[in-house]
Amino acid sequence: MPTLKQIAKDLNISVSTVSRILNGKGKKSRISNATAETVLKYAEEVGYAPNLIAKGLQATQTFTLGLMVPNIANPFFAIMAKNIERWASREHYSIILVDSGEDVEKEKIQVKTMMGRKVDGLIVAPVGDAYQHFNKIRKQKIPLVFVDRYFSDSGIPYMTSENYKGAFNATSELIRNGHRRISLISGSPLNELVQERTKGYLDALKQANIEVAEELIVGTAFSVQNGFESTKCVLQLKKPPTAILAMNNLIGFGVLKAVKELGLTIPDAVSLIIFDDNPYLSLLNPTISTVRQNSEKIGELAVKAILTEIKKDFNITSMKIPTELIIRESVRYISS
Amino acid sequence: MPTLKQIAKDLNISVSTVSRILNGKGKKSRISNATAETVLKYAEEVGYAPNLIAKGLQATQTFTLGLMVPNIANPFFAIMAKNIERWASREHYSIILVDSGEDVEKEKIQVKTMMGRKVDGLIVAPVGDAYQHFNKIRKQKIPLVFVDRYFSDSGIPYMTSENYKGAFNATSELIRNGHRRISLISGSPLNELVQERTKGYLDALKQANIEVAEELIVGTAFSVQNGFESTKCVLQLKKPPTAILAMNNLIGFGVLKAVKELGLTIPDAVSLIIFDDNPYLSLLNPTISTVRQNSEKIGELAVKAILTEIKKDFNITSMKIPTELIIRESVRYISS
DNA sequence: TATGTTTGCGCAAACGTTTGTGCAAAATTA
DNA sequence: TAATTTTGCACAAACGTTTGCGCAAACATA
Repeated sequence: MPTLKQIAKDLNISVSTVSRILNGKGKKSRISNATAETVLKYAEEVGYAPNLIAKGLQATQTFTLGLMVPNIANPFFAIMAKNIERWASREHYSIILVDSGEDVEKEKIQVKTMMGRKVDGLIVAPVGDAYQHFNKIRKQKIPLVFVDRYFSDSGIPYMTSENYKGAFNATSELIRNGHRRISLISGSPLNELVQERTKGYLDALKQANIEVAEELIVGTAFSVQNGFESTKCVLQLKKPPTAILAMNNLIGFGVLKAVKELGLTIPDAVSLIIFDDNPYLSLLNPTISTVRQNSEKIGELAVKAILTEIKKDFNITSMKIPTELIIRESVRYISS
Repeated sequence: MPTLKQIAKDLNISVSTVSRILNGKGKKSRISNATAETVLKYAEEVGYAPNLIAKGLQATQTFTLGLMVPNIANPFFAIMAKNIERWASREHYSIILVDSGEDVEKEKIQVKTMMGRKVDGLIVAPVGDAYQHFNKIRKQKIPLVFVDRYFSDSGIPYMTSENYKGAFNATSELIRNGHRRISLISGSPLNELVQERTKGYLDALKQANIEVAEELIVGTAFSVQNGFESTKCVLQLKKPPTAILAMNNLIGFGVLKAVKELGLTIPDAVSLIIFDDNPYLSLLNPTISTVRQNSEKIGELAVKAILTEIKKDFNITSMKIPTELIIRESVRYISS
């Protein structure tokens, strides 16, 4: 409610003087201690808080960061968001959150909104297979970084996991345990992230001289439902897989649900590794082996990169953050 | 990048005309179709997007809603946030997200920031035991609603679960199964939410003529660690409880972890009901009975209430959303 | 006393919008 | 043709900041 103008009026001095004092530029502008104190005291008294909207207009800097994720209810993104907010707020930045709901159209619309809101930077886990709508952002020199999913040929920097290695190691672990029919339940193949994980899976098979069985590579979405249905399909094949690699946590949950519903047990009927860890997975019986992603770190690095680009006009360099193969009890050794 | 001013200059007409046309007020202001079309076409061409900061300053309305939660990584709040964003974005509102991290000081600071950002409304799950810092918000007539946690004597409206009933029903279910030593593992007693759930627990005991055992009411925080440690304590009592009621999902997870680490099994060694459901709980062995809260609904109602207060200057009325007791396999019948 | 320097602060523009008001030109009417 | 109405648009203020510049008063120096 109280504005600079109001304070100035009440105290019978000019707006500029009040502004300078409240911004600690009193000395520099040779404002007398007497006036400074009066203003400071009065501002405190009426509880003055600067209008950040006006400030933003004036400074063409809003201390605002956009964050767009496909699904904030997915713990992977929620944890990332938490860390992003944490590091941003330390530097007095606020987060504008958008949940694109895996919907490219909403993503496109909200990109425009973000531009309209003049965010100082944008962190996005893009959905779909197109990134053209992000070009405007870059054209306007707004710092932008992808997290988790990315398009390397877009030239837009990204922070993601070592997807290839993670999938490769997980698959290798299954192979090491004697599995040769390993099903990959995948997300939408539109994104490079998926392609990389798939490649890791394929290369591990290749290295072990295992022929690829096309019917074992299934799935089209990062969703519980996809995991559920794909698992049912694949387990009812004439020659079902002896192991499954689930490409993310939602798919993994779907797998678990399907296996339970089919009355099967892990790892006797089928072995399982899930990409992306979850606390509950170490509570299950058996506990589930996973590829743990460091989503905290991804979030932290993303903000820090954005903030340094804002301050120093540095270019962000993409990074792949190591994953960790957590071996629990969901993989059975089988002799070939 | 392109502004009204720029467009006006390029087209050699005045800013006001451009503004009116782009806001669909061309007819009303008797702007000729010719000019209107030129402007519309040109605006499209250069990809004009209004500067919402400038708009916000002018209109003293930012189409922005603040959302403060104690922990966005907690699925309860994440799901709520998802729904809040969904309903808000449909009405062209953006969400400014703050994760207070259960820290009152951060909450206080961020309340100020929200005011500075001139949010049109504020949705908060408050932490701590004080609400005085929210009074400024109300004084400035900014619509405010609490979610989940609340202070009824503050006069600030809230959307929460039927906490009393939920706890009462859960406790009664345990009693119905023959339990008389039921431990309540609680969160910080500073909030009315906790008090209500505790009251539900106590009243259920009372109704069954069971004497309250003080040593069975433990815990001081909504955290995994608290659930974990409290469970260990309580299960090592000389006369341990035969059942546990965990006051939220994080505590519940801690309980499960502790029980597992102690090498005990549910429900043989101890029965369990958790306040707040989680998909994984129906995957565990045994599956865990819960009090399901409708966090989607809470979020939805909160935004809708805020939005109608913004538009119609209606006062929000507090609501308690029903919970559902989901009976699974974690409660054993014992004969007294 | 005249000149120069420092001190203390105000003026005004600018950021991008919206909107009430006013004014000229064109069209209509008498 | 003159008076009146309608059409089409521009001017300017306002929202709350920040900041370059300038001006007056006070003080110091010569």
